Amino acid sequence: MKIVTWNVNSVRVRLPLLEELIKTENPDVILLQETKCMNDVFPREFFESYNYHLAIHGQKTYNGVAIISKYPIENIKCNLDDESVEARYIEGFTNGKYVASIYVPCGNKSPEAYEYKQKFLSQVASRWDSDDEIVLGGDFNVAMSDKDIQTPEKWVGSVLCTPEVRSEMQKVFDKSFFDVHVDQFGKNDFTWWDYRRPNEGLRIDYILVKNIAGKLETLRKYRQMERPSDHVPVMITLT
DNA sequence: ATGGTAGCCGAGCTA
Repeated sequence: MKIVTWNVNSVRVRLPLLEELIKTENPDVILLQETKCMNDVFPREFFESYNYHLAIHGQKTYNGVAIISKYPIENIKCNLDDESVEARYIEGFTNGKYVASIYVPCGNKSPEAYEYKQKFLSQVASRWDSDDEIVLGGDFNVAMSDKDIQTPEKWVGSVLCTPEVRSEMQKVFDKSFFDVHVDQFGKNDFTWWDYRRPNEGLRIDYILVKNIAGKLETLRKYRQMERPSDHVPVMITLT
């Protein structure tokens, strides 16, 4: 079973690259972030033509998350609390596993946004106490270690790597979620570049697993293609 | 020290 997470920065613009991903990797599950469209204009037919089921949670212009699966998706839940106005979280049960597509707020636009980021991360941590097989994929907007930053000296004080957000993210790991990447690479393998800073990669996209093992890959070629996202897909092949 | 790009949508916000 292959599961991909990808912040596509507009699902409609990224359809050619998604088609390449589906044709070459044929993933069982695709977790999308920043789909940037309402549900009624989501390119549902495109995915259905490849025999996928969909669970989508859209928003106009910003955010938006989705679960795309070869298997039926049950127990679909959107948002981590009833007050959420931003579409940043969707979970479901598919092929015997719980999966979630998560887009953690960046938190750099205001002090309130930064507070919200920390609250959001703490809600992710407290969501999962069960002993089920769980895969959390998404853009967590946190670089846990300076090894996850190509030029750490240029990112000192950034909301992507403060002690506070690293501490909140650690609370997710403390719920028995395992960062497969650290074990298998342990060195630079970045997932996001600001379009304006192409030589300053960070690893802020994660696949976190609980009671599951697998082999992880960062699909770097999707950054070299026409009209790339600012993130590359991250894929796990379960073992 | 600043601004640099991309996507939303059709100016300015978010990242």
